[in-house]
Amino acid sequence: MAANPSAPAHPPSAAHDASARELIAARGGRVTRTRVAVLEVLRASHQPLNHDQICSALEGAGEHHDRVTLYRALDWLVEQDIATRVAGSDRAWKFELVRHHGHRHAHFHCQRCGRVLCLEEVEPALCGALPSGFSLAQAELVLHGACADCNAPEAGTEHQACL
Amino acid sequence: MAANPSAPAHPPSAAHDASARELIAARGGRVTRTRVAVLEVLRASHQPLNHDQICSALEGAGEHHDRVTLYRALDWLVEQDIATRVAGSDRAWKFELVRHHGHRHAHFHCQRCGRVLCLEEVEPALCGALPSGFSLAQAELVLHGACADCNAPEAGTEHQACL
DNA sequence: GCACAAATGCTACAATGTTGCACAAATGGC
DNA sequence: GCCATTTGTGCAACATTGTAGCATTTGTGC
Repeated sequence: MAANPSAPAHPPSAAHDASARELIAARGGRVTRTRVAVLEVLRASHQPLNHDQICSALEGAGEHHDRVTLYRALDWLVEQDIATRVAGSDRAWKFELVRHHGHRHAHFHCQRCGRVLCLEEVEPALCGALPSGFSLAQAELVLHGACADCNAPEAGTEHQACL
Repeated sequence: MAANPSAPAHPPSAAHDASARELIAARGGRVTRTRVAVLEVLRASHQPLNHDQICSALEGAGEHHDRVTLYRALDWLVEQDIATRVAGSDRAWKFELVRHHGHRHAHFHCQRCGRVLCLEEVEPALCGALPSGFSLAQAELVLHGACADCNAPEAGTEHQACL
C-alpha cells in the first residue's frame, strides 16, 4: 500500500507517539498482525529484546507467530529504520525501537543478570581522531559491568569501577 | 592453574615479545601444537580474526586442527587473558591478542570490505555519567563506516563522516 | 620409559538465523 | 462488497556457530 501521500509522513522520531499501525502504514508496508504485534512489544519494552524474548512475549499475550515470520518482521522494521539491531553478549541480535533519532546512546550490559539497558544519558565519544581516509557512519558503545539492582549491598561482592 | 612459581610470571603485556611457547608455559598450560599455532596466527594478524579465519590460516600453513579443539584453545587463551573476544558484525566472535594491557582501544568495522581493525589511537570515552549504582568493568566501542582503502577516490560514492 | 592429568579429535547436539516455496491475507480498483 | 494482485506468512529444510560427552592421544614430571 502506497502510504497515503496526503498524510504527513511520520518522521522516524515519531516512533513513540504514532500508533503501530500508522507507523507501519506510513512506511508503505502492509499492516499485518505480526508487524503490529512485534512493534507493540518493542514499544512496551525499555530494553533491547532478542528474538526469543519477543516470541515469548507474544506467546504470553496468547498470540502465536512463526519464528521465521518474526525474523522477517524484525528485518523489515530495521530496514525501515523503525528498529535497530544491537549485538548481544551471546551471539543473538537484540532489537529495540529507534526512539531518539540522531541521538546516539550507549548500551549497558549487566554481567550478572544479563540484561541490556539503554543509557539515554551516556553518549559515545572518542578520545583521539580517526585515521585519515576513514569515514564514520555509526558508533556502537557497549558498557559491561553490574547494574544498580545487582550492585545493591546485599547482592554480593563489589565490582571495580574503572574507565 | 598453578603456573610454575619459580619462573617470572610474564605480565600480560609481554604477549608481543615472548615466544608463543614461553607465553603458554608461563601460564601453566601445556604447550600443545594447537595452542602454539593459534597464538602465532593471532600474533601475525593485525586485525581480530574469527574462528573460521584462524582455521583457514592454519590449513593454509598445511596444518589441520579440529574445529572443536580450536574453540577450546581460543577459550583457553581468552581465559588466560592472552587473547580477547570481540563481537563481530555477524554473530561470530572474533579473537585478537591482548597487546596493550590497560589500554582500551576501539575497533573499526568497515561496512564495505567487512574487515575489523584495531584503532590503537582511539580510546572509548563517555559523555555523561553512569547512573548511580552502576559499576563498569569494561567498555566496548565499535565504529562502523568505511576504511581508508574503501574510501579511496575511485572506490565509489562518498560517505557521511559524523560524530 | 612410565603414570597421570590435560588436551585432542571424534560424534552428536543446541541455538540462531536463512532460503525456498506453497498458501493466505492486505490492498486497491471495480 | 468482490476480485485480482502483490505482499507477507507458515512450514520444512538447511547453514553457521558454538557446546557437550567421551574415548584416545600427548605433554610433563618423576
